[in-house]
Amino acid sequence: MSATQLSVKNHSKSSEHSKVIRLHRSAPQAPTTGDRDRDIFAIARRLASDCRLVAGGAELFAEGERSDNLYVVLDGWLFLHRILEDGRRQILDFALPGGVLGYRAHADTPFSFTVEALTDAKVAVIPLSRLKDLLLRGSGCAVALLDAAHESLLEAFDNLTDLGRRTAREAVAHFLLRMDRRIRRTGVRSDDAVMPFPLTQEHMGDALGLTAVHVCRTLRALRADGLVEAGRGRFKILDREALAAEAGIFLDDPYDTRLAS
Amino acid sequence: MSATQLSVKNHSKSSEHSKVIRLHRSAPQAPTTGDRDRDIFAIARRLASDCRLVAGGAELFAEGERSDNLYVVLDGWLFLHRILEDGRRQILDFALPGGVLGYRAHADTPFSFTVEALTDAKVAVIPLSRLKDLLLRGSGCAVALLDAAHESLLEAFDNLTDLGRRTAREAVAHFLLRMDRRIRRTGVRSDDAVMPFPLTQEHMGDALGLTAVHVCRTLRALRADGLVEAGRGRFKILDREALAAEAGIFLDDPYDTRLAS
DNA sequence: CGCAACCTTGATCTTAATCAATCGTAGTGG
DNA sequence: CCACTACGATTGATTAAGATCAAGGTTGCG
Repeated sequence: MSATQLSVKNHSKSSEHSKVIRLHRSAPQAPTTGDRDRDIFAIARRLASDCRLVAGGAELFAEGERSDNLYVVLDGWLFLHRILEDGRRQILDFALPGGVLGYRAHADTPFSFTVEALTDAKVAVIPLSRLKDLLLRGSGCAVALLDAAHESLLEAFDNLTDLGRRTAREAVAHFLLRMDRRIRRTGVRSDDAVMPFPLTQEHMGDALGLTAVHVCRTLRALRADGLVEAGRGRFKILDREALAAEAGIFLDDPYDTRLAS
Repeated sequence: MSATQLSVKNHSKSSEHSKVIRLHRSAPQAPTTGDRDRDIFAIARRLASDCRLVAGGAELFAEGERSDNLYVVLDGWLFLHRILEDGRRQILDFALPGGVLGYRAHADTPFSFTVEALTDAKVAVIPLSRLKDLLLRGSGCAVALLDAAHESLLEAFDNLTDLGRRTAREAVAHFLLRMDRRIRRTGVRSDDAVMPFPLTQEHMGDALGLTAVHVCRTLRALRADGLVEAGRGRFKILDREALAAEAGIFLDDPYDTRLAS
């Protein structure tokens, strides 16, 4: 009996349809410029066998599954998570366009986490075998993937610090700063307006090791203090300096410059 | 003023001496067999400019520092951590022989965490520039590094789950299983005897987001239930099955086979 | 022998979880 | 167009897991 079947909360609400379409040459557009080989979108375009559309709420792949593929997010938001037997869920990371998902040393190693789409999403499907060929032959591709992997690792380290050693208020503040930065980095700009933010408070809670109820109270407090605007799938940081101070970091600290911009 | 200077607890107790010695050809021995290119020790041997000895308690590098190097652990234990302004410490991961530390996309990006040696340790020093050359030319090296990066990521994900969604008892049980597996994997075997385990309860607490006091109580309980023997730099799992059950995983679950071995 | 780390244990306090409604809003179908 | 439904956000009351504070107790080493 699988862990998922035993789960108490059912986190996969919506219909599980996800389409696979053959790629016509040039299907995924390159959202940003790049040094050809070093650009993850260029690599995806070159190596992809398919392009897959995943409806919001549907799974790209699930813990325990095996597959010969790895994926590059072209569009949309997804999240990585694990669900314990009794239904507790830990969100491990969020994936935005440019994110690389599902790398494994061997194709027969099962995935150790589930990836679910937060919004309708589009991902390039890359056969591991094809990738390994390219890596052995050598190209900037190795560097791009290594960079992506380490970016994920740093994100995980930030998350670890939030979970282990920050209070709910500090963690939520830090989380919002991180998400804000990632959104702006992907170039999904919406200027100085509030930005699309498809997470529910339950998603935030499951990412930060809190309950949705407590996230709600924490956000209310941050809102009351005039630090953020939040609600209904959008949020806006009103006072970045002050929010960073709440998170316990200093934006101008030469030692922690990562969230500065 | 750096974060480290403001820290309340000083975690770097011992003398900070760390020696750099020129490598004579063949200095680091290869602890395990490998497919030349794919073996991280072989790569370290080939690319290392130096071999550095770090005394237990000394730092290999610190958050905020810049360096052109990345490191491969040849011998000993180290740990990655961050310290918040008020002294709270989060341990991000432990590094055993074969571990890769300090990769960054650009040599001018400062380290975002500190690495301190837990025991006297020996690390190969690899210039990032030399590595990038090799990656562009292509070799199994890329695959080995990518695999190492993803292993770290999975370790971080496990840690994340412990911190966010497991109780102290579950987290400690899971942590011990993971460390046990990693120790056995590195081949630092000591047969069926108790194995060397240089972590203090404070290290465990800082890795799991708990206080040392609570780790102590939790270990006492696990000991009382006959699941582990622990103390004084050693520990032994007495009942792997039962400990896994405490951790909320099933060793024979096809979906979670990672700790079975 | 005598620190200095670590580990233990007890008492008390806090943060966040849990339990339990209520409300608002966006769909949905009649 | 409007009741109906469902999911998400809110708010309050209570509980519990783990933190904090405060002593001792061990072990090992100079």
